Amino acid sequence: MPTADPLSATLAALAHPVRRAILEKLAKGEATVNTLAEPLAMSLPGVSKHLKVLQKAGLVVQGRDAQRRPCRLDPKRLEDVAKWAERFRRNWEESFVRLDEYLVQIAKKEKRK
Amino acid sequence: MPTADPLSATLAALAHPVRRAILEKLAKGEATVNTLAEPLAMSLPGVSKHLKVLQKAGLVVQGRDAQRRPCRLDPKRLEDVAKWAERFRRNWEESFVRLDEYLVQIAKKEKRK
DNA sequence: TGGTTAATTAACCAATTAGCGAACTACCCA
DNA sequence: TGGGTAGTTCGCTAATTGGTTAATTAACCA
Repeated sequence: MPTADPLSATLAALAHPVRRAILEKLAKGEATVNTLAEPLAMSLPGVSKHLKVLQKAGLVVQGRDAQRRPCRLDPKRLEDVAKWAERFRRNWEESFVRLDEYLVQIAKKEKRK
Repeated sequence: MPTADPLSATLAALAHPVRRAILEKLAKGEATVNTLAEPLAMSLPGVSKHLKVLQKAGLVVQGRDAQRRPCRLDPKRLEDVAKWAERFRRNWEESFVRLDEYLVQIAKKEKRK
């Protein structure tokens, strides 16, 4: 994470299957760190680290309940990703429209000859 | 990229501002490596490396035209990302619906008392 | 053939990531 | 007070990333 801009941090956080698995589980509701770690074939400190990455990216917030640190999802950054992808797709399609128009023009010119 | 599953590779590739800048430029049409490098405040080999990452992720394909290697976008993997995000959002919203229903039930029970 | 252009590969470096076990902190309970 | 539970932090590794410059490949042109 060179510049640590939020979108890059979010995408980097999403680019790991374990972290996506954590998010998918959290999509079904709050969970403690142990609960999240259970199905994950990984040490607890490992999960803790992944959670920290997710928190820094703003994808997860962690509360307090005695010894427990219940985690839950924060959807804002995910929406940012969706928005970026959507904007991107739109730009890309626009450029295809332009290419289309261009090709149609060329075809017309050729026809006139 | 530990497991190198396609979605992880795609997200990792997107998680760098320079690579996203390259993609945005390619969304406007084909471009050579030099053209892509020009506005980027980076050495040519650096850009070449980023392009390799994008190719391995399947986001970019590179052709041949004499010495030039014209790059263009391949949208399939981006669609995969959009699909994942969409599915995720849907799951997440569903779980909120369930929570809602649950809370409504609780409220009804309380009322009956 | 020799020079120029376009791009990649090689070799290197500093920083980061992902994982581990061991140690530590914080809280509850008896 | 002491023991158990829930998590985090602390070194420590090995591998990867992101960048550089120098060298190399590949194609065109005169």
